[in-house]
Amino acid sequence: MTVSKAPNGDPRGHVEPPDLDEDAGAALQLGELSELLGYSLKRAQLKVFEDFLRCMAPLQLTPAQFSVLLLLDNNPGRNQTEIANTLGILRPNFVSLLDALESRDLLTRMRSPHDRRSHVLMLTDKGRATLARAKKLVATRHEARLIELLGPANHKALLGMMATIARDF
Amino acid sequence: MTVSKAPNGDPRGHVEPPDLDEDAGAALQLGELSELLGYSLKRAQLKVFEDFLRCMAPLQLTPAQFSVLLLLDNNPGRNQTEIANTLGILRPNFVSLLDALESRDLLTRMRSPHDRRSHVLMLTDKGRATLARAKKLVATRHEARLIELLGPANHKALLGMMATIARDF
DNA sequence: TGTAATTTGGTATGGTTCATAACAATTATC
DNA sequence: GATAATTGTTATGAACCATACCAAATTACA
Repeated sequence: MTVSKAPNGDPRGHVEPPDLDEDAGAALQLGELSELLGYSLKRAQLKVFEDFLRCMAPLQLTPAQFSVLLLLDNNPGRNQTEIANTLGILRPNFVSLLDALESRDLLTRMRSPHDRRSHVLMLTDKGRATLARAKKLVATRHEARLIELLGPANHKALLGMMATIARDF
Repeated sequence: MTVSKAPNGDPRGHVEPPDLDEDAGAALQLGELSELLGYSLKRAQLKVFEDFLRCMAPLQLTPAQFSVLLLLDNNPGRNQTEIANTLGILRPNFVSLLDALESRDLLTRMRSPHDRRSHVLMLTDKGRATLARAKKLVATRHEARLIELLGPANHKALLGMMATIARDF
């Protein structure tokens, strides 16, 4: 049971707005919000993705697209379900993502001879070239700035903690 | 210029799928993806929000709704624009968010007597009571588990780094 | 003072992401 | 060989995000 700030009863009738705007232009108090990890986490994540998109603008790759290319390069010959699953993407939503990359000739879907239901995914030469350029952009412009901001040790510790949360929480 | 893995030319004709599925059921290699902060950040953030929703299920509050209640409690008498701005929510999208909370009688919009364009936002008694319960749930079930997982020192360091990225990156 | 510019809450709208159900083709199970 | 499960896919709707625009109110300023 919480008690109203109103000094006297005032049982659900006319209520006065508080404080005749004494602190009109003051910055708001985040309060406990700054101790809420989820909140800071989300805001930080948005900033990081924003910067990623900026750095990747010349190649026009979103974080999700980049992650697909990278994962394919490290795991050639996998099918859509396997790639989508390890990225946490639902199969139906993965289709249009692949369509976009395939229409740009960055990868190909190929029917597997062993299981004619599944599509084996492979990077094209153009896909590999684009991925190489993308990796350089990420390393030199994006990740480098993060490391500079946090310091190498903190950056590494941060990576570890994120992995821990993603895996064990 | 990247060179195809194919040993001989094969100038864009029929291409063989690789490896007759030798590593069929093996776990995929994340590769450089695990060094990409944005990737781990996003996956961790999703996990954290997921758990937040679970813990908050009895009160039916989303992270965004909780942040609004908390911010209002710490900054009574502010208008919609101010609250929305500090939360990074666009004014148009803030309207329906407030509608939902107001229809549950957790807060009220009140025309300001000083500027009759703006709505002064205030928690209702029910809003304050709900917020108090919500804070307890977050602290005891949600945040406590995170602290346990990471350790108090790491948890604190993590909060600091997230704030740094959100502010300075 | 009166008119233009700005601000506030709101509507409408479209884009992107995310989640579920269903389906045909193919493969696995028994 | 009938049934069940899997793969890629379509369709669809919810949730979230962004932009343009509007009326009412306030502010700026000529």
